[in-house]
Amino acid sequence: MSPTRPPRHKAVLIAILQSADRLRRRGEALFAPHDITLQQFNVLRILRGARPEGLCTLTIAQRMIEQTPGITRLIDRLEQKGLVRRVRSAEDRRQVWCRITPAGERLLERLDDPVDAFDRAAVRGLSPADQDRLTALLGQLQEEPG
Amino acid sequence: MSPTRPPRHKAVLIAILQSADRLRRRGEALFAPHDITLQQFNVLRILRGARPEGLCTLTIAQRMIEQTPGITRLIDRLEQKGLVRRVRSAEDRRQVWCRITPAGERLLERLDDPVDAFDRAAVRGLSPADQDRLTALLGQLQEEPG
DNA sequence: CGGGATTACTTGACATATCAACTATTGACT
DNA sequence: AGTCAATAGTTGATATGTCAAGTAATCCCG
Repeated sequence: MSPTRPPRHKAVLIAILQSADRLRRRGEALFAPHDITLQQFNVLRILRGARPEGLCTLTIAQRMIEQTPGITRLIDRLEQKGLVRRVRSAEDRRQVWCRITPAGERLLERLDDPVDAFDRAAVRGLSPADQDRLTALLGQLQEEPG
Repeated sequence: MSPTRPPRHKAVLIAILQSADRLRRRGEALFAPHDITLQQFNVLRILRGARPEGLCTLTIAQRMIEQTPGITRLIDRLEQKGLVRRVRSAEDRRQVWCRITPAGERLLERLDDPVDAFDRAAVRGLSPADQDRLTALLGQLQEEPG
C-alpha cells in the first residue's frame, strides 16, 4: 500500500523531520495551558541562565535552539505578559538588555518538573548509550559545512 | 562561556530540534527560487506518487512528513499556481480529489536532481551504516506511545 | 574630528500556521 | 423514511514567522 521505501539518505532526513515535528507539537501542548510557546519558554530559560544581568536581544537569538529572526516580537510578547523586562543599555544605546522577571521565574519553576518528566519520557525508548549515540550522530551531521 | 552542558536526555532533544531546523531552512532555501515551500513540495511529491487518480485532501494530510492542519489552504495555493487540480468526488460528494497537473510534474522534474543532490549532501557526514543507525534510533524514539 | 561602514535592533508588509466553529454529506439505526 | 452521529472539508479569527527596509548609535580610518 505504501509507496516504495525511500532510499537510505532520504529515510534519515524524513526521520529527523518527523521526530522533530512530533517533539515540537508535544512540547507546545505542554506549554499551551501556561500561555506560552516553546520558543518563549526557551527564551525564558536562556534568561534564567543569564541572571541577574540578563542578555541583549541578539545574544538571545544566537542561543536559541532554532533560528529565530523574529526575536524582537517574540520578546515583545514575553514583555507584555510581564515575564521579561527590557532596558536600553546605557553604555551602548543600540543594545537592549532583557531580564527575566520574578513572574517569569515563578512560571519556569512551575514548569521545571513537568518539562523534565516530558524530556525523560520522550527518550525513554532509548538506552542511555543509545541516547549518546543518537546525539553523536546528529552532531556529525551538523558538522557538515554549508 | 557556554552554560553547563545539558544532561544526556536533553542533549538528544536539542540535537534533533536543531538538526531539523537546519534541514528545513536549507530545504526552504532550495525551493524558494521556484516559488514553493517545503510543504508544498511534499504535497506535489505525494501526488506524483499517486498518479493518475490522485488522492483526496485528508489522505494527503496523513502522508505528510509533518502534521499539517492547514492542508486545505496549502493546496489552495498549489491550485492557484496551477500545480494541482481539484475535483469534488462524484461517489462521495464530501471528498475532494487532488491531482498533480502537467505543470506540477514539470516542476518536480526540474527539482528531482537538485533535491537528490541536496539530500545526499545533507547526510554526507555519515557513512551509510551510520545513516541506517541514525534512522533506526529515531525510529525507536518514535515508537514510544503518547 | 568628519564621514562611511557596522552593529543592534525595529518596523511594515505579507505569508503561513493553528484552533475552533461551521457546512455539506454520508452512514448507522430504529 | 427519520434522526443522530460521524466524516470531509471549509472558513474566520488570530498568532506567529519571514524578509526587506528603516533608524539610531557606534566604530574605524584617514
